[in-house]
Order: sequence, then structure tokens, then C-alpha cells
Amino acid sequence: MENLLDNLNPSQRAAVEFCDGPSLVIAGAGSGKTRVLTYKIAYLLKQGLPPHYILALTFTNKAAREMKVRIAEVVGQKAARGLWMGTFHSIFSRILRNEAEKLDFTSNFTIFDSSDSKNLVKTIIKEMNLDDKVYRPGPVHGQISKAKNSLITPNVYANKPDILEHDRQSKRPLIYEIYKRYQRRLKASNSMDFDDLLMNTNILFRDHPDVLEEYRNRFQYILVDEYQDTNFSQHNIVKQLADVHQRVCVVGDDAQSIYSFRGANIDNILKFKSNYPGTKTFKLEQNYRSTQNIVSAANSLIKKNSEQIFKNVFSERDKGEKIEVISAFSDFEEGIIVANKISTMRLEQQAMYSDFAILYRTNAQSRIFEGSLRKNNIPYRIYGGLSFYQRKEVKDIISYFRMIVNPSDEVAFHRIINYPTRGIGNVTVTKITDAAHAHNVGLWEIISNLDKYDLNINAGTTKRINGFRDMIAEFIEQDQELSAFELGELVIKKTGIAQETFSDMSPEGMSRTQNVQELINAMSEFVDMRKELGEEEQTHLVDFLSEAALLTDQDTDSEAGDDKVTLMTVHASKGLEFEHVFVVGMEQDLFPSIMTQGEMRGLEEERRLFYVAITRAKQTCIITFAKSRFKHGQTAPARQSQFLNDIDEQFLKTQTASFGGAQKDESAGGFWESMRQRTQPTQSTQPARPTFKKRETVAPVRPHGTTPINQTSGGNPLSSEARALEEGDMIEHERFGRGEVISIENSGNDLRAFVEFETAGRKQLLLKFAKFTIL
DNA sequence: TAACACTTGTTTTTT
DNA sequence: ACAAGTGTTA
Repeated sequence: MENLLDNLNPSQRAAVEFCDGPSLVIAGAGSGKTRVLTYKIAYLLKQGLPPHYILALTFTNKAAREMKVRIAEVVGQKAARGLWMGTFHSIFSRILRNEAEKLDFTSNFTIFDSSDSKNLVKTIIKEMNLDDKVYRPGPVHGQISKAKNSLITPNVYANKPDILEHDRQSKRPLIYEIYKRYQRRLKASNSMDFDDLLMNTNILFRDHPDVLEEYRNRFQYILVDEYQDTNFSQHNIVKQLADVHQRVCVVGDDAQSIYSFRGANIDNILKFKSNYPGTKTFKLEQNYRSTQNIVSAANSLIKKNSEQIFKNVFSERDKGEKIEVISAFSDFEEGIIVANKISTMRLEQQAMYSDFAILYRTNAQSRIFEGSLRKNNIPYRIYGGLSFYQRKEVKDIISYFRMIVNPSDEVAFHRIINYPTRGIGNVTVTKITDAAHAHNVGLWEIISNLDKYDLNINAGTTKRINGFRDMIAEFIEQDQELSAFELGELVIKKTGIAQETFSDMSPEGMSRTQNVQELINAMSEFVDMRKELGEEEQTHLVDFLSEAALLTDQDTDSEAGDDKVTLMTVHASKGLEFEHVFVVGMEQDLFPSIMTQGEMRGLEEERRLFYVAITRAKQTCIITFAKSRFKHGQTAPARQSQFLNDIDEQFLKTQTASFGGAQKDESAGGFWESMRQRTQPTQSTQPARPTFKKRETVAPVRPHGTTPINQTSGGNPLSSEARALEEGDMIEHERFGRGEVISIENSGNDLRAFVEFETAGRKQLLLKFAKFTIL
């Protein structure tokens, strides 16, 4: 025990040891926040608190996983088992599934992601005959989301004069009605959106005191990470759970609050003390991550914000280099400069590629760096962008799963009723939808009993609808016996998705095939994993779905030993650190984003975002901006960000537009050539280098679940030829490791091999895509 | 109903 | 520039 605490500095130690009441830990960037949380939980366990009495809420699943591992390292695997640790969304969706009946849902409810939500809002707007130029689904859903995160239910919403007035002024007075219908439809679909997972938890606790009582007793100690990014709904859940015993510890940094657009309320952390009387505050001010220069520069920046908790972050590491600010002529040159810089720094400092990160404000900026890195043969990995589960082909299949698990799911229904095309068009779908409304039942009910409702649908179409219904009904039956993986394979086969996708030989089609294959593999792995964890029950589709719905790119681990430059948005970089960081696109209207101009709070949040970016760097931080940027199809002039003036000059060294950034002749030529090409969009021929094509055609595989998004350069995207692979061969697969080929089969045009892997078990590989070598 | 040509908005960040 | 949405035609 003693040596456990010896690993902490005095303020960290004090924060860990205080367990008798509410505590607020203000943790500056790089000050060992995760360390405190980890040790605090370990400390509680060592004090004898059973693990299942501890609730620890994190921002990402990844953070939860990592912390679990670290705790297990300190107290042992066994002692750590049973901890309630996860994101708000995953923990409370688990609880909601247990208590679903109390809220008139069933435990197999679907979780809508934001695109599902937007789709539903859009459908409703159409049904109400509103102009979708005025009532744009995105912003409308945003408004609804904001209401939910503030625990404003549709009824309350409809009776709040100030909100109604606000909507009237923004020319959208009927949002309250859309909200009402949206919520009704979610319920009818037995579905919850992200915000519902939190709001319904609040409703559950409000309407069922006995349930609240039970969880209050269960969670004897509550810890919340990244508290600055919680919203009111989350705050209220914690408040209720902690109300009696008051054993709650929240950790965060107000200077790193960057999610207000998602409803996060910085007041939660600023006012924690008044919400929890008797709060003890701890400040972690020593930064162990970055050089003094980086810390000082970041401090000078954040000082420009008005609202904040005072703290004095300092570093005792080397002074370090000044932050280099480089201006480029164009976004394209910016890409070249960064790529060249990485190459030289890697050699000069003997750094690994994985020591570098390129951080940008918007995902769209990644493109240019993909190009320049690729040209320099620098391996990289992009996080973010379209996540695997958002891809069309994956979502389509998932929609089938959702229908099987929960036939009331309206959004899934719409997605798959005519996919793959089976001759049920818009006209028919409208008839079905209207009938459902008229009789106040679900879509599934209508197509289950077509003859009962007089729909005026011709015989041919009726037959096709019945065919669809029977197919789903059969899946539902098979879902009783089959595992998620087995049923998943069956679905893509029986629906014709497999055939359609696999026979498409265009590059896009091949990438789709790969993604479909990856999804099936992910299911297989998921089933296997649950078995290994000692789960006795068969792993069904519903289990897979409830996990998949809450997975995000931030949750994916980077594979060990893979040496690649990281590209991500600043948001995604929160909580991470790198030796050398490039903060790119530091231009007015881009960073700070044009969307946030005007409001003070918005601008301050952007400044915090910049603060987050800088403080990711341990050793070197380089800031770049371009004087012209290609945007919306044309090159537009750009100027440096106002934020650069917020950093005290003494910590900066500015380097003006060095064309020398592009040292190689080839790159310099490439720069001009590209400019020409861009300013006159007519296709100029480009014989020397292949143009950078669409993402999909380059390296489309987004490995599933536990494997990260992976758009890799320098590799062989569409990989190994199916050479004469024979039964009995030993192969080395990129992800599954060594394995023996059991059999080779030819289904359709695709050669498949069944392989028994030493560690990963039995897998089916599509030879035309699988990445492996024959040993 | 499906395939194709044409028009429009889009780019802030994401559990 | 691009994707998604709309309208037209077979």
C-alpha cells in the first residue's frame, strides 16, 4: 500500500487519499490525471471496497479499457473484476436494458446514432409538409438534442415561453411539434437515441424511486473523468446517485472543455463546489508531459480566456525548443513542408514515425496530408472521418440486424425495405407508412398483415412485400438458435447482399466487399471473445448490436509495434500525447472555425481547443498555416489565425514562407503542377505521378471494433494475390497471425480459404483480399 | 420502378 | 469538388 502511494506527488497523493466526501480534482494538461484516477480506484479496492460498488465514468470506451488494465496491474486481475467502468452511454444503456420494462421499452431496444436520428427528423419534417430548407434536419435535431441534454421533455418544451420565442425568432416555430413526434416515433420504434440513454436514465430515477435507491446503494463510490465535458443530464444522473453518500470524485480541466456543441456545460465543473457543499478541491499543476516552453506558451494562450479556474501549470522538464510557426503559400505546400519535416526530424532525432502527430481542426484537412505523406513514403494512420459502422454497406447490413432484433425499428425498415432492390419503391413505402399512421401501428405490423389493411397495392408488389416479411420472420426464428456470427453470414447470403457486393469488381465495390467481410469477421471475433471471457450463453445478434452501437473510432487501439504517423482532429487527440506535434491549418475562419465567430463563449472554446492541441506535445510543437487554401472547389486566400497573437512571442519562432520547405525538385514541381491543376479544373494530364484518388480506392479497409481505422500508406492496399495456396499451407496473416489452411473453397467467383489460426481460431478468408504471406 | 442527368448544399468538432 | 437529392425518361 505504502509503495503504491509512493508513486504519486504530494497533490496527486492527497487527491487519492481523500475519500470521505465530494472532491474536485482540477488536473492541468499532462499532470497525471489518469494516474490519479487509476490509483484512487486501486486505493479504494485495497481499502476493501468491493469492485462492484465502484462506478467510474469515462469519456471513451478506450479510456475505460485502458484504466481497467492499469488497475489490474496494480491490484491484480481478480480484485479488479466487477468494476462498473465505462462511458456514461454504455453504463446507462446497460442499466436501461435491465429496467426497460419500467419505461415501457423492451430490453432489446435499438440505439439510434446521429444519422439515424437525423433521418427520422427528416421523415417527420416531410410528413408535416414543412419546408426542409427552413427546417433543416441537422440543426433541428441539434435543437432537440440540446433540449434533451438539459432534461427538457417535449411537454416542457412546448410550454416554455422563452424557448418557443427563440424558435419563432429563428423562423422555426414548430420545432416543439417535431420534437413531440420524434419522441413518439422513437418510442414506437422501441428505440433510443444517444441523448435518450441519459434522459431516460433520469426519467427512470425520477419515476421509480425504488430503482434509484437500488443503484444508489450499489454505487458507493462514484468517479467521473473529463468532468468538464459533461452535460446537465449527466450531471444530474451523478448528482442523484451521489446524493445520499456524497462519495463522488470528479476529475477534469476547465481549460480543456471542448464539447459544448454537444451539450457539454462548463458550468458543471465551474460550479461543482456549490452543487456539492463541502467539496474538497485538489489541483494538479505539475505538467510531466511537455517542455517548459510548450507549457509556458500554452499558459500564455489560455490566459486570454475569461472564465476559468485559476491554476498555475508548470513543468520541470527541459526548457525545450520554441514553438515553430511556419507559413506556407498554400495548403498543398503546407502538406509538403510537414511531410519533409517529419522525414528530416525522424533522421536527425532518431524518432519513430509513431512519435509524430498531425492535428487539424476539421476532418476534411486530412486529405492533403494523406497525399504528401504518401508521396514521401511515410506510413500514417488516420483516426476519425467516417467510422466503420457508418459506412453505407455496413449500415445496411446492421439495419437487417436491427430489424431482426427489433422489428419495430422504423429507420432500419426504411433502409432495407428496398435494399437490395426488390421492386418495392417509394410509392409502396408511402402507402405502408400512411396505413401505419392511420391505424396507429408500426410498419412491421402492416406488412405482417397486409391483407388486413386495405392498401391498394397490386398483386406483384404484395408478393414481394410478403417475401421480404417472410425472410425477416425466418431470420427472427433463426436468431433463437444461431450465434450472431452465424446469423450474420446467413443474412448477407440470403438477402443477396453478399452476391451483389462480391461480384462488383470496381475499386469501390472491392472496398465494400472488404468492409462486409470485416463486419462478419468482427462478429466472429466478438462471439469468440465472449466465449473466452467465460460467457456461457450463446452470443446473439442483440449482444453484438448493443456493443456496436456505442463503439467509436476513439475506442480503437493502435496495434502494437506499428510505426505510423497519427492524423486526427484536435478533438480526437484529447487525452493523448506525442513527442512531436504539428498543429496545422492555423488560419482565421478555419481555426477558430467560422461557425463560432461572434459569440464570446464559442471563441473561448476554440481557444481551449487550440490549448488542447499544443499541450499534446511532449518535445516539439510546430504550428503551420497556409496563405491560400483550396476550399469548395476553388483556391481562396487565407490569413493566419488570431490565436497566434495570443501566444506570448518569446515562446515562438516564426519562419516565413520558405519555399525551401519543399526541398526536392520533384516536390517543388509537384507544387506548381498541382496549383495549375487546381486553378483550372479541367483535367490536365499528369503522367509522372499517379494522382491521389478517392479514399475508397486507396486503402479502404476500416477494421472493425477493436482494430483501428486504418488508412495506411506505403502498404499494399489490395494485397496479396491468391497464388497457389494449398490445403495444409502455413500462412502468416496480417491480423490473425500464423495459421494452417484447412480447406479451400470456391463459392461464386471467390476463392475462400478456411484457416485455423494459432491464436485467433478458425477464420474464413476471401483470398482476393486477405493480407497474408505463405510461410 | 430504376437508371440517369442535373441541381443543390456542404465543412466543426462526436458520445 | 463532391455527395446527396431532385426530376426526367424508359
